[in-house]
Amino acid sequence: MDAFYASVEQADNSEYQGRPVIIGASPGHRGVVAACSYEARKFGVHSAMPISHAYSMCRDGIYLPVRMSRYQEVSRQIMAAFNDFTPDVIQISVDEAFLNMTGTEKLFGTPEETAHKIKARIKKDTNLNISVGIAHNKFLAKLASEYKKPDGLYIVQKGKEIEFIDTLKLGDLWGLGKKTLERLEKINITTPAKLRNKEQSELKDLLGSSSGEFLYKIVRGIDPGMYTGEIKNRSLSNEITFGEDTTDAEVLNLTLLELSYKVMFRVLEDNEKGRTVQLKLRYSDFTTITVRETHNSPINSAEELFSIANKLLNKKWKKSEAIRLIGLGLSSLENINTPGQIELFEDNYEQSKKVEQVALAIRKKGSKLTKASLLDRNKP
DNA sequence: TCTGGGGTCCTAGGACCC
DNA sequence: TCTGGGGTCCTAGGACCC
Repeated sequence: MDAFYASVEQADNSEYQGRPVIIGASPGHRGVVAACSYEARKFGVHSAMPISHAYSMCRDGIYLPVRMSRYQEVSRQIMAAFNDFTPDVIQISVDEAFLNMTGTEKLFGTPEETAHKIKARIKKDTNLNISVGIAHNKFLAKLASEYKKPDGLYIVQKGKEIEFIDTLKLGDLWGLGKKTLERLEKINITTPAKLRNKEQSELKDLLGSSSGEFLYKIVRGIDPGMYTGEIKNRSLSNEITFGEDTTDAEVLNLTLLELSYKVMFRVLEDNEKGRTVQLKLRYSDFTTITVRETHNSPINSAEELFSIANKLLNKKWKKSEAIRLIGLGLSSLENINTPGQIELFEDNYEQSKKVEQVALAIRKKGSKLTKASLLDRNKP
């Protein structure tokens, strides 16, 4: 999808059409741009930019919060449409998917004709533009989809892979980020062609075995194995950046309690369980640390998660250090029905677990049931 | 311009085991 | 007394992506 969040807002609100729309934090607050319309890009605004910077360049922009549930709704609509073209759809984010169109020529025509049909269908269903990339592997298709944005269509013909890659900048290659770019530049590798001159062993020595092999392959148009394995949840987390840095232990504790419930409820809703708890702290100077603790048996109540998180906080946090961000996550996730190690000791959280299950069931029916200590004290 | 939130995968070292 | 070879799991941090 092109400028997905911004395009959805423009499709939903006709008065936003043709205007610079910027989705993310609101100006004056901490945060960044999550997405912006092409009109906003003309001002120099782009995603991941601090919102304050965006505001300084684009005062008359329309600044909107992220409405993730709405974007997910539209996303489901789009994915459903894709499924009418092929059963082999791999969704890789809220606004991207790979469609394996092998063997559909008799149904839909040439690849180009098929692409036009898919674009027209999404336009009809959602009034949104999509960009399509066609190639013989996923990696090249992904690059091709970026090539002619917005409302793009590009086909990498068989035999023309290297030629195509050489029209790109090194940084356009998916998986090649800022740090790697810097390291490559130091040894005078500034283009895909120069990168192709390096032996695989040289790249492995420079960047590690995995990254070396990855770069060696992609610059030759060989798929590095994108999304070949099964896609499943490996971790789940929530985090929050405070409006102002804090040293207030009570604020940190209450936030951690809130995060514990958020994370635990999400895990339970996904029918999963996790054994590894991770606490994340970001200090005023932006240094970020994490602490993890893996248990033998899964954490299965928010109260238990909170008590572990609290212990980790006390272990790492020096009271004088102001905290900018606090985050909590669960990993080593697996299906809740996966048989685990038999509990040797009685679970201390049996009681709170039952209460939480009831609370979760009630919340699923639309209630805002929450812990008293998490109530907003400024509201009646 | 002061830097969100949610993820995945990889690396290097350590503890521990046979 | 100096010390092999193979393995698993865990931790902390880092690069990257949307």
